[in-house]
Amino acid sequence: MHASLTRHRNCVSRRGAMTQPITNIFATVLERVHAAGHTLIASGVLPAAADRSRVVVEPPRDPSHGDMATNAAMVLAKDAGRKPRELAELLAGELRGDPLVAKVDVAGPGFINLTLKPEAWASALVSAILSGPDYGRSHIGSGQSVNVEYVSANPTGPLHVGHTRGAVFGDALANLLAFTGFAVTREYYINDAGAQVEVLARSAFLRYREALGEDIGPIPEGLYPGDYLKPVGEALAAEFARGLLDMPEPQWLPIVRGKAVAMMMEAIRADLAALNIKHDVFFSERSLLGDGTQSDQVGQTIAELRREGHVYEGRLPPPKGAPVEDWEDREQTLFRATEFGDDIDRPLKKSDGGYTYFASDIAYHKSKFDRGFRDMIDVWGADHGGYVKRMNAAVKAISDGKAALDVKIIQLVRLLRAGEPVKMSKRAGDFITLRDVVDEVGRDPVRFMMLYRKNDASLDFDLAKVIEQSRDNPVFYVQYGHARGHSVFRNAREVVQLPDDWSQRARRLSDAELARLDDAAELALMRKLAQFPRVVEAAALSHEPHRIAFFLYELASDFHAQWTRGNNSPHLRFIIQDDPNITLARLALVAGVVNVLAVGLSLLGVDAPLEMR
RNA sequence: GGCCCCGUAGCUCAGUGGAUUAGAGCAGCAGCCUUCUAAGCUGUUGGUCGCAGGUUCGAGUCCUGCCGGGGUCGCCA
Repeated sequence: MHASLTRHRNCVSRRGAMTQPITNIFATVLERVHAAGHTLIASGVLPAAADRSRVVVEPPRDPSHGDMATNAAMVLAKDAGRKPRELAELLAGELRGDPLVAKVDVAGPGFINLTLKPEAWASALVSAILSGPDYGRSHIGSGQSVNVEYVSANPTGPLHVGHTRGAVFGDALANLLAFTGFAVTREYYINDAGAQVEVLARSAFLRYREALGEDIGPIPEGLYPGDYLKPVGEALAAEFARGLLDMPEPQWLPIVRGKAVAMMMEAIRADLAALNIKHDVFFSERSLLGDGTQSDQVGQTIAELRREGHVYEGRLPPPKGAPVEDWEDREQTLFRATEFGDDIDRPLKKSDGGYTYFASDIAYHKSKFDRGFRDMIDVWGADHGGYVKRMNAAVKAISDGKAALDVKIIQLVRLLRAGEPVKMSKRAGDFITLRDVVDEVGRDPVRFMMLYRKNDASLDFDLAKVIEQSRDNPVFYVQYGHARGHSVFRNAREVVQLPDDWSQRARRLSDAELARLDDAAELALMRKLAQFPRVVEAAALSHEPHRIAFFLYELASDFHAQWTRGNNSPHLRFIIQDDPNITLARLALVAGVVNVLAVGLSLLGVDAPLEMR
């Protein structure tokens, strides 16, 4: 729906904001608070060196405290050498003259509670309409590069339902960061080295023999039994005929492995595409190991760390508690992770001489660093939680403390159907795939519900509930809010003529008499819309996309409630037959709601339907 | 046993990075409503924020210890 919208420039950097719509009213008021602080600096009340970084403006929990509250006086009291309430009165005096502000109160330990003039909220609403798809966009990322690595599932089979949550989370987080001014790279680390892909190759080789007509019988223990490897066998048979059969394993294995990994990655990309997920970079672990012409980056990284004293040959104490059967005390190559906050030093080489997965992963993160990323986010499954400390330690070591890594651990998804757990046989090869779930309930419920919980809390996903058309189902509830807004526009045609083009319609509505939006619930909706930009920023900076999902649910709830009030009290309806002016004003409010829902849903990667029939 | 995550209303969960009197949905209770698209609405009951200390003018939020649940624990990834 926004394809026809013209880009509306963010006006934050311009002077004279009163004539421009206010894009982020909280940021605007924070500026006013800072300005008041400057005035007090000029008059000698505050020292110029006062630390103002902790000053915040936020909506108070209790609406009776006004529209916004700032902690400025409490934070600055120490530097000023005055009591918080005394300083608050001085700041309040400055703020009382502000054209945006209707009322200033000092309360509690020194809060400054602000009530804004209706025009301020009207201005925020105009911005929410006119900015279109850019409403809430910010430059807080300052173009800084950030690498978001997610999914990174082993290329040994299709993605299963356990991968889905991390995939959606990473994608939505990347959307958010891009929207807030970061230069985002979406990356997938392919674990195409190591024992797992050798097992894959042997499994595929069996399917190759099968494709050539051989009866292979049951798949032996330890190999991948899934049918999804049959096409790999067939492709190998088509390409090489019987040519691989006479080769010794060391010769055919790399060939089969290459083919199998390539085909698995193709399948994984297709699965991700079903969720509208696209990575910018697929990074091969094998490419780090030095295949013929390439250099051994893992070895180089270890050597470099050794020169810096972070790697040594030594022994580890055996694990405490749970006994390890075949524990063998031996000298090995160790990364001094304890120097960077880990609990124990970590092995870099296996007893067979190969690198551990961790060693490759260090080199991989070194590659990210060398490619210019100072900001890295890894999205991992819950079973990798024990790995976080060592990776953080490694990133500190390879970047000399100059890079920041945030590992997001995604907790388990419990798959239910009408409240009953979906049974997944432990038998290998029998699991519910990402594709199964998307095919059954559709992309939007999957994406939305995977984000409707904090990443570090486990999540119940009910296949029956997520396609229900009821208030119990947040996906439907939010999407229907958007559809209902458009429905109001369609029904308004009898009363007011509006252009079909969204951009022209937005301009028309932004000229409405917004002062007529004086119902308490209407004002509350306007304030809610005004919060969206700060919610977006907070979600991006804290790497918590679920905040958007919750916000949209609240907004939809407020909107539906207002619609229902109109049902019961005709004078509160959005469309008033004999009063085009108030209809226009209320349609402006609807447009704000519709736009925020559309922008928010697009950040989550969920469609915003125009109607739901 | 070590480490990580979680513990907030009967249930499922938020809680804006320490702030004014802790919130929502569902369930319960009391009224009302039957549609500008199919979500009913309003009011209300219900909480020692797992427990105990500590830091702070101020803690659900930070620190320590304990209890309970889950995950994980060289040479899998």
